[in-house]
Amino acid sequence: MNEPTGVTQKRIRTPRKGPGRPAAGESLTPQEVTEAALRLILAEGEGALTMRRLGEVLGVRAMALYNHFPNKEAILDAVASLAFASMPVPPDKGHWRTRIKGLCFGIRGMALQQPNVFRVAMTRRVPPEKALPHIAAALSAFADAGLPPAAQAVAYQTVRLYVRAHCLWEIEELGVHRDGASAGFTHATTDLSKTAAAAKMVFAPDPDRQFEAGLDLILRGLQVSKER
Amino acid sequence: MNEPTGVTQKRIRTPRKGPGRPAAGESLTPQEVTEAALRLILAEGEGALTMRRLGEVLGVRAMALYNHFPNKEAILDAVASLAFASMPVPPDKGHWRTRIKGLCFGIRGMALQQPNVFRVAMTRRVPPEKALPHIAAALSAFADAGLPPAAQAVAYQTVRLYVRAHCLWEIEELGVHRDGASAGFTHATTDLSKTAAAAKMVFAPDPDRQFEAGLDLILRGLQVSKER
DNA sequence: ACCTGAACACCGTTCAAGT
DNA sequence: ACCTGAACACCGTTCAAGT
Repeated sequence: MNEPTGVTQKRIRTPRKGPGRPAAGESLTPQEVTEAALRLILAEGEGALTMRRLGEVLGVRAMALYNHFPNKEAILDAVASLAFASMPVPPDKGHWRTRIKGLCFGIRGMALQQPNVFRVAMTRRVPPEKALPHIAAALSAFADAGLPPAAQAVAYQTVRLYVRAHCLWEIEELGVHRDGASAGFTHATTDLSKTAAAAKMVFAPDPDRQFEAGLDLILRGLQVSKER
Repeated sequence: MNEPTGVTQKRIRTPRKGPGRPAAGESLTPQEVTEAALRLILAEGEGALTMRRLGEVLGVRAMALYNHFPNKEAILDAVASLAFASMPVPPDKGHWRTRIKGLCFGIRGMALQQPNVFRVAMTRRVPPEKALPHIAAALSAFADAGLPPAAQAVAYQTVRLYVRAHCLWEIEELGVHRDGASAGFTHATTDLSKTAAAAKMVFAPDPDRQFEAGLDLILRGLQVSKER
């Protein structure tokens, strides 16, 4: 799992002395650094991102990176912002419910496709305006659902927190509950008499089913407020 | 923030040669190691837990710890399990709704009181049977609410994921939105015409209010299923 | 302005040695 | 069985030096 992969090709920094940009175009840019860091994380996870390794990918010594970022933290923040910007935002068309669900499923799609990048994006503190397209889309849908402003804000936060937690849980726990799942359950000394069937499902969860069912549960609560 | 605190007193390992336990009682136990690690994290955060530092607290060299744990990961897992065990589980009395809310507020209370420990407990993968008391209490309440088993399981997972995400968000973001909050909002080029009031709340959230309102939103959805 | 080499102060962990 | 000392292979980062 730690073997070198194709992503690590040490692109020797070409002097590219063409008459492009005077001399500033020749050196590293923050964008290049950020994108290289994202590719590294995408392929091998956050643990693979070290200053020396990132420098190697860019054909430069580790210390050169400090000309463009104050420290490693700042690079990770930039990666998180970049990842955030790449999250899909479905169009503002259709029923509010399908718009919200489309938004959530799009985010989960990215989580499942790029778990390492998603983890970084969700784990780090990103300037709130980076999420503005998502916020606007969600609030607009909740407004169309007939919710007053305060309820819109609560609905957004609740759905956002749920989606984030579900996705992190799913990509972290993936493939863990293979068979050891029922062990804790059968040994249970706690009283589960009334709830044995439900407990079995809790110990062997179906992420696909849970994601949508949990989302529907939350949205159902909104429907109630709306109808009042 | 990294200054030495009172917790770090280097307790010189007393030979305690009394007629207590034969000779096994003289050496370190996994419990001692785990508890010392928890105290260190409680006071100074996960970043302060290094093998050398932990050894110092226990009056021993770092390498001695490897006689009781295979590696640092295992120590952190033990801390997470210990923290999990210390989470409050309210009695199975009263209306299902107040029981669920009591459970959730108890967890949030620990998150706010011991954020560093809570973060470790929530971040690491803990054997599911460690949460069994909480699972049993929650499922029992949802059963009393009249939910069928599948809905009990979904309700549990949804509430669990929401509470976890809210608490991690709250302890991470605490004190961040002091004034820079409205900046991203006022600069917004995205269309927020219909949702300006809600957006303002999103950018300056009230954690207390959000926690309970989000929880109520989810539980309201349950009420609907029940009444069907 | 941008990059390099050497060095510093750390890590977790291995290993051989002590009792 | 349990602990120690020295060492290894890493980290992020500082600093003086090169161009």
